[in-house]
Amino acid sequence: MPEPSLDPVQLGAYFDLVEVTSLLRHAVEQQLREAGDLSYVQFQLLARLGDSPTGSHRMTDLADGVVYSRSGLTYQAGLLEKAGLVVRTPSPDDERSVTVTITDAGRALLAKVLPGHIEVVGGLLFEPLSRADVETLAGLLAPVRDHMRSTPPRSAAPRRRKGGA
Amino acid sequence: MPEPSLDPVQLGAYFDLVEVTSLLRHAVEQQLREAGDLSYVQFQLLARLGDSPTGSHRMTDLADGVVYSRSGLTYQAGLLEKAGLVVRTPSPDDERSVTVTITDAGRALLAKVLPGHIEVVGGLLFEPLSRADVETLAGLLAPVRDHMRSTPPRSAAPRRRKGGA
DNA sequence: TACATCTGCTTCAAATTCGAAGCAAGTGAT
DNA sequence: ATCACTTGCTTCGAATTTGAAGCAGATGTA
Repeated sequence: MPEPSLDPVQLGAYFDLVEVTSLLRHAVEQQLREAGDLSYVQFQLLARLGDSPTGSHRMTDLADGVVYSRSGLTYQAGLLEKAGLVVRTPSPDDERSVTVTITDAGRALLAKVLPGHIEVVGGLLFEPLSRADVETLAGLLAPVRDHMRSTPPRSAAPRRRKGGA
Repeated sequence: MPEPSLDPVQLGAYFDLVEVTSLLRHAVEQQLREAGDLSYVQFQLLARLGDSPTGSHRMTDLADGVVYSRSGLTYQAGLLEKAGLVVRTPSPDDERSVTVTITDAGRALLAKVLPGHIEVVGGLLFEPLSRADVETLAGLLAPVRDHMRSTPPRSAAPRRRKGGA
């Protein structure tokens, strides 16, 4: 078994990826704070809800979508609810499940914050990229995303079903 | 002035970027925790120090490099020092400045953790990418990184030099 | 039906994070 | 030399985040 390693190009790509998203996130966070007093996580949650055809999602789906701990989501959902941006209701199908729904106020805030958000992302991330570049980038990231989503969270022993080999 | 906006391709690239790094970070965090009881931030700090020719950096440079608040860095540097992985010494040139240096123990831990780290990154991020893909990706990210680094932190009024227009 | 197990969410305590305030050392102008 | 301002780091309190533990509703099997 050879030592795992990354060649310089991979390493560079990896570092740049981390750095770029850190910087981007920082800038976005700032803008969201100023424009609507929202944290990035809160914005992501609202955006997801706003994108949904029904305007709502289950807690778990939200947590998974945003890559967030469940308890953290409970906390944030509480904040958003207190601020009147979302509502939590028991799910009809499943008594355990909680459905989170964005309110009109939530949509309004989202609309208020979005232009600035888009401006920051456009100016920071897409400024130095041509149209073709962006398409290339998107074409590269999509498979990676799918791969990551399909790969079991822990590389630790993807245990075989029941009566394994 | 037209409403700022992102076309669907840009939006997709942006979302994928955020999602990919979130998932990657999650996986890496897990590995680092198990392999060496290190947080991602701590690993980044050690890695930066290990990369330096002198094995050391000033606090501020570390904070900027990792995109981290100063107070947060003070906290983490304290933890790392308590664990014997780094040493803090007053800087010779500037009495205010503190130089952080990685210790042998720090290097040892870094070496212990690195293979697994590389394995995770390779398996998760680079698995679905060909050699050429990675080069393309690196070629796209580098300009973005440079652009972000050179753009003033706050888009808020990049005030003109002194006797502005 | 009764039991074991799983799921979905919340509560809890502990760790981390940030920004504001504070302090000491540098820098520059008078 | 002195004053005003900047820089580099730390301390402090408040907010956020997380994993473990707990609780109640579902699900599958006998």
